[in-house]
Amino acid sequence: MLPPVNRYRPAANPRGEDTRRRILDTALALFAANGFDGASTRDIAEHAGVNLPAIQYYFGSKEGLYRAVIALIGEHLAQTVAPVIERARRCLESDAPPRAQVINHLCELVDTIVAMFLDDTLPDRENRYIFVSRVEIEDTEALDPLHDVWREHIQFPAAKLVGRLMGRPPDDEKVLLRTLMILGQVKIFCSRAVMRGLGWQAIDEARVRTVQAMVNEHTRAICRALKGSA
Amino acid sequence: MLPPVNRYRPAANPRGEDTRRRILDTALALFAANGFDGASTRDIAEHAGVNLPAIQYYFGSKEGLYRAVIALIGEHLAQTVAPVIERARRCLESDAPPRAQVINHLCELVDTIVAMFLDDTLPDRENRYIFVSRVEIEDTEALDPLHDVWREHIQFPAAKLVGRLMGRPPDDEKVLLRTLMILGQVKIFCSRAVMRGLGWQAIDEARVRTVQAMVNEHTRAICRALKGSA
DNA sequence: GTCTATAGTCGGATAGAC
DNA sequence: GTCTATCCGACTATAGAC
Repeated sequence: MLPPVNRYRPAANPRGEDTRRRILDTALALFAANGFDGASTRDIAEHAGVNLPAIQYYFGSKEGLYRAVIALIGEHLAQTVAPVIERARRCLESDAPPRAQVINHLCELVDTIVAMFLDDTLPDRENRYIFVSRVEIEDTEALDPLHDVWREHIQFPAAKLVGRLMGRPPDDEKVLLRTLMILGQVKIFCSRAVMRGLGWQAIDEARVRTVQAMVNEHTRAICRALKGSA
Repeated sequence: MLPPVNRYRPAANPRGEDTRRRILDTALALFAANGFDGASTRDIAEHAGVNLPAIQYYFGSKEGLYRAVIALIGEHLAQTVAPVIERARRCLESDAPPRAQVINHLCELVDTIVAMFLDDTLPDRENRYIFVSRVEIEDTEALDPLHDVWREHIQFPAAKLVGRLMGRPPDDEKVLLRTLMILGQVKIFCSRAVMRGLGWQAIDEARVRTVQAMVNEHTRAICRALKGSA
């Protein structure tokens, strides 16, 4: 078993910190492109311009490096949605918030995820979010932290909003299902295949807005239907 | 480069056919569980109760075996939706089909996909559909046939229905986007992670119906909203 | 058609000099 | 901290007996 990522951190001096960073960035790209097995430490070292043993030195092992990459992505994801879920939380705390406001918060959350997945100006955007898809497939325990972030910082806050609209607790099965389906519409945008299917090479601001508008429309349509059926 | 899968087929006699089948079934399970790199030919041979060189003998190479597995899944997928898309096609051919009928066909298609992904009585259900998720991630050319089946037999027929509802051609960007989002709600059910998130170990008929009812509700809600906005 | 034995390759990790 | 050289295990694929 490995030590937790952050404990394995030789080199506090500037020189080592730079090497460490270069390895991490390269690993993100290569793990994203080829998966854990597909990316060899030799490749990573070569592309990063460091020597092979540097990986062992800085991250203990290949798996340690992988875990470090995952932790990085998880942090970024949590940070991005933090202000949105904080606003949603405060809204739900006030008693009897108007229905329209709850729906607005759900739309805002969904919008933020779309922006996060599609904003091409963010460095490493595509590489980063490929891992969100990978969680579904590779059942390594190393990916659990990312799964946890998704559940706690996105799925659960969304379920609280949907639950309120349905008049049920957030862990109710039907609430959970509906939440997953709404998020499913959005999750497709962290996949390469979908972009290829659309013929989108690059994504400009106009396209992000188009997607956001459409996701909003769907989400509102679903929420409207919720009123009757519960 | 390898010969196409179906050309590599020694043994028409009963004994060989059985061996071939056992390898194929085992490979499906192990590739599904561990991916292409993660499943070794040694493992497959051992679990199938055959010798290592049998894989080369029947499928030419490990990749040949992988392609054979993919072809099998693609055929099953196409067969499952065939009657539904045939009915939808005939509906669209008649001039001016009622709006409600077009929506019904879209719902039927979506229902069928849900049933296909969730029906636990089908042998190898879970193993089979894991690959549908894998297409998004692994960008091996070997997975292309499965991607093609999805696009031609599911995505495109769905887009034709959505396009009719929006009064636009099926290859219009907005039509395509909307179709992808509607299918996104459903596609989440071919992932292990989602089932784990719901705490569903087994899936009985009641659960399939619950999901179908909800997907239907969402799809109809979205289609209803389509009328105004186009 | 089925099998044993083995060739040939590659990848992760380490030893130890500087 | 960085590097060269090397070990060792695992893998795919093949040769050739039966």
